[in-house]
Amino acid sequence: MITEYEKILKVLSDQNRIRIVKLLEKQKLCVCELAFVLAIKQPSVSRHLKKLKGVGLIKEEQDSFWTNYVLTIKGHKHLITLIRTISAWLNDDDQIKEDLKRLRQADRTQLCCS
Amino acid sequence: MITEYEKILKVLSDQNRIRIVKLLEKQKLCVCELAFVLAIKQPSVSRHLKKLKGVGLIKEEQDSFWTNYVLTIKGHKHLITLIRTISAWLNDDDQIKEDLKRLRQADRTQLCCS
DNA sequence: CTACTATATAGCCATGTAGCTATATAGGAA
DNA sequence: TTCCTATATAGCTACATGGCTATATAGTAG
Repeated sequence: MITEYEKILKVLSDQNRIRIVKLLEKQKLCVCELAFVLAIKQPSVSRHLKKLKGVGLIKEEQDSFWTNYVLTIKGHKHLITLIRTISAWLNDDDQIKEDLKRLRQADRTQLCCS
Repeated sequence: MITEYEKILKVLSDQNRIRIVKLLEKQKLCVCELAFVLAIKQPSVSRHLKKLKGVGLIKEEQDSFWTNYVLTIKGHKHLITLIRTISAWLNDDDQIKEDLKRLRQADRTQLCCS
């Protein structure tokens, strides 16, 4: 129990991963879109997504060419409360707000093939 | 804001540190008592305490020979909610329960001077 | 099938951290 | 002052992690 707690908190204690969570809260996204918004390379995004998936926070959905990542808050009640708290905490954060703005410019048909 | 968030979560995403928090929730404790319960060396405890203090979760109180560490949940409301959630999450954890049991055997006048 | 493209993985490097031992510091007792 | 003891710090080692580039994989289109 405390081991699972530790694992989950380690996953959540990274700026880029929590930015991903906040973006996926808005809508499902593919790897390239996330890489564009976060301004990091695609393999780095893939690794972050793998960790988020490892603790059951997201899942993937194939959409022809793209793999969409989707939030799945399906853990026990403490985990759900935790995520809600964190989400509310960061709602007013400048970086997060900028990410959401930048997300509107993201067009997967343009971004990918890098 | 997201930077502070990251810093706090990194501090909280360590088993031994969260065990310390749960112990201090019960009562104020000195370094030796914590070292005894956690079964790690005193300098390691000191460093954990420094990190917890660095994010404002605990403070120290001099008590003649000993330095007591005390919980000070004095952050903003999201942080307080976070700590409460984590605390509730781990209430039923075996390790935590064992720590509290072991705490009852801790006598600072016997433990220190190691 | 082949060609193409989105994503995953491998491997490298730099950095951070948790444990430890040894030692320094600080504050109480005499 | 000197002695003593609780705690802090320095410095070490081993390990984890996050970024990157290069390459492998998988799934779609033709």
